Amino acid sequence: MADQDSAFKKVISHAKEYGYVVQSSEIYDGLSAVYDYTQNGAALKRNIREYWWTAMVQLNENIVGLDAAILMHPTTWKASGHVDAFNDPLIDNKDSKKRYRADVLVEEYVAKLEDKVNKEVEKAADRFGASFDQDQFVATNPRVVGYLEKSREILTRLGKSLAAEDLADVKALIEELEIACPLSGSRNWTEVKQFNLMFGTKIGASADSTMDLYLRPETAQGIFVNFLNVQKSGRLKIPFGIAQIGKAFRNEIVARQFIFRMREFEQMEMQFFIRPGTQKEWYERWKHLRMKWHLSLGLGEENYRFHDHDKLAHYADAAADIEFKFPFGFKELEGIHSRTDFDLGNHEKFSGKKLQYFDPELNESYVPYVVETSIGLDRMFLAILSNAYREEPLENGTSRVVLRIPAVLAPTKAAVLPLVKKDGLPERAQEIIDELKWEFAVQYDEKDAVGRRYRRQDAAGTPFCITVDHRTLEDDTVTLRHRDSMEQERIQIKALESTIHRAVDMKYWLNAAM
RNA sequence: GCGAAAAUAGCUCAGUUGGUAGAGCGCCACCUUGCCAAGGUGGAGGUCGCGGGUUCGAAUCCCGUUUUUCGCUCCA
Repeated sequence: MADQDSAFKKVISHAKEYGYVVQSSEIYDGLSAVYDYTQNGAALKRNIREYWWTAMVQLNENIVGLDAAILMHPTTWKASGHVDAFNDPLIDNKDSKKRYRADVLVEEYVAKLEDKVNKEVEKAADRFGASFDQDQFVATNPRVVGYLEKSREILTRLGKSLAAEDLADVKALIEELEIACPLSGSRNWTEVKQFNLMFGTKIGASADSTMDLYLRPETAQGIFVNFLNVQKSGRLKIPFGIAQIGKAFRNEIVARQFIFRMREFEQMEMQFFIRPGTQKEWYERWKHLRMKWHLSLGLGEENYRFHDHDKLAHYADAAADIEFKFPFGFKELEGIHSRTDFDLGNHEKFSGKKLQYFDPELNESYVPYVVETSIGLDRMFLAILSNAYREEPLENGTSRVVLRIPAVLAPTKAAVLPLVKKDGLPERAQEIIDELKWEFAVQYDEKDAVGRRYRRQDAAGTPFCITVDHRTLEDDTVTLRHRDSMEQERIQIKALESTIHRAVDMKYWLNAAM
């Protein structure tokens, strides 16, 4: 475990030192669980995005793209269930360190009062036998009347406090009722806090015309509300998919583990619309296809596994995660969910608009079912980065740090290095760069001994180094040095483009996923 | 959010009972070497996370705060 921690820490500091990821607003002490991608990170992220988009949209005739706004009409989040499910008044017990929903604690207390009523009723029923009139007993017995009245009072007050968001009164109520932690019996409570996992904001410039909005907590709803716009304008026939890449925001209570769980993050989602009843088969198919996509990058089959959900979210009838072996263990990387007609159905209800598809084969209209694939771009980034980081012992007794990022995703594809910075070698190197830069992200470096420059490129994850020496000036050949094997070969300058292309072209990588 | 630990140069870390802030690597310039890092010379870079307090004097002791890590918790 300690090894895991230190390995993870090395990845994090390497990410900072080599221009991949830094904490947001670092000069102001940082902002918790928000990170910025610096030059190499921005490039890697962009390459991952493209790898996904190509696999989804470009290579599938029946999947199209979408770019919906982050801000959406607030009713969207009522329909999606987020307003209810993401909004809880929580309270912590300081002694047992357990967290409870404050309203549930009070409701449980009321339930106990009702138990007492039932017990009184049972006792009385035993005592009076056949002549017992339960309604009359409940209405007249002083003890029972007292319990019931108290229950009503408590629930009324709780309801009012919650509606007015008067959390101090909820706390006061818990204290007055002397509610104790069910585990420890302690009554040492923190303040009640409203945990709204959605970020709120406002639209409208003047105070009296504002409208409360949320930053979207998932990108999927932008797809659902546009379902008919896209289907009709694209003349799409079921089954078809809509794919989207975009930012989402969650005000996580605990956001940890570097970029694994962030407050602002990026999702790559595809919602696949299907005929009701076929969800099982499509769900299995997409599980299979998504796993193939992951495996195409060659991070190692042993680092992936499926995790099927037993406890399902409010919208799903089947759900599985693709988990990846991060430095801190197997964790969710991507979710595949059979969402049924929950989302479209609810949007129909809340908007009053029909969100149905006329199926010419069946000659009938229906609300399509949906199978979703949803992957966290930042998690994918972390999977690649942490998997790529290696400290390798070498034959000569030294060691090197290398980022074995799949070449197709590497931020820089090749570095061009003049063996010495004189005799016209830098100029020749620059000519090669001017040629290659139209095709690939390339870099120039002339500082320090060439061996050291190789190591520097290894640590940054660059798959190729091209070295220009005196012989280059005579016969137009260069040394091509490979990051992973450290092997070198002498090749013609005019062969560079095709050789590198063969190694970094998505076609060769993605073919394995199709 | 609770509990514990931590924060000193770009990175990894020293820093004695409280007495002028250090190393290695990295970075920059020049020289040298030239196909797998760590030659020479010179240089830049830190009000020791931030704010208070105690003290003649605080990186060091105390309080608060921010951020990070771990555990609990939560997770669509």
